[in-house]
Amino acid sequence: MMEHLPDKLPKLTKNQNLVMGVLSKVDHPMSAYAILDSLKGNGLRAPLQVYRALERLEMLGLVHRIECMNAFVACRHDATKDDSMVAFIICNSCGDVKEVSDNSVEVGLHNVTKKAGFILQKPTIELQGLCRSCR
Amino acid sequence: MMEHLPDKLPKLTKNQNLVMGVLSKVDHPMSAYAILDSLKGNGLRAPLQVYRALERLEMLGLVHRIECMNAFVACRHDATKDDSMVAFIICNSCGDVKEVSDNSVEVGLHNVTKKAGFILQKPTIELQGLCRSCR
DNA sequence: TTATAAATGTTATAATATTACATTTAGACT
DNA sequence: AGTCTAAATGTAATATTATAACATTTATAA
Repeated sequence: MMEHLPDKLPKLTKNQNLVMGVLSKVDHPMSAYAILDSLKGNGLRAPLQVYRALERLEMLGLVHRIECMNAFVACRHDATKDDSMVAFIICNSCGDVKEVSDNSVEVGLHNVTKKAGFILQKPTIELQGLCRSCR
Repeated sequence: MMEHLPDKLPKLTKNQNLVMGVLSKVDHPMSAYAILDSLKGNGLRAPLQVYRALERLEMLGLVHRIECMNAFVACRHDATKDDSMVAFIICNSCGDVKEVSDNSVEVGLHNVTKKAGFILQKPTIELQGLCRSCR
């Protein structure tokens, strides 16, 4: 709806697949350098190789960057089918990160941007606090 | 309401005042190092001096960190009177950054966090796109 | 005034991200 | 197949952002 993702995913390249593979296997965000470390055995040597793959994967909606952590996480919903806005709930205690999506948030942001005459391209919504088990 | 700010502001220290002074004079976010540069003439020498002041000013609600820019901006509303949630509208074309606040956003986030049984401590809402003049 | 917490000053270093440039690969089109 | 082009890759160097560790000074309040 607002992030103009491609309708169909193009085939991923070698490095894109490697990076996607790493992020898919874990349920938490990883730094670019942590991804690089875990791919040293696969021939990756330089940060840029990871950053470039991440950039592309983010454009495809397969990966999200968590700004407040300088880290990256695999998208957990089918971006080609459901292009709704995404927020992240980040537990300051256990470090758990969950992707959530709620229509009323979308409505709220629509109000705010409309009021300002603003065209929204990339929303960043990161909610830090205490998750159900930690509070 | 959710960011537990102090009711009354304590007196700022020397470095806190210097940093606050710089951020107050401009209307855009500045990196910690840009702040440092502009305070070299005032005796500041090390990044840490700026980062420490920023950390405190952020706790006091006088400064906000813009995560997607790794930069800091002076708060534009009276944080001791109006503790409502804050979002930032960031123009990708002209670089303009505006602080906005809207009750319906707050409602939306309340819904999302309630649904997840989550206690919100620090929301980060950064909306990148095109401002009225650039679109 | 003395105990204590906060703030400061300084050096070194860690962590994150990008620039620049050469080369290779994949797709689209004769 | 050959040719063109855009995208992706490989590599080294460097820029930018942030923190650790430690010594010292200042402000606050008991």
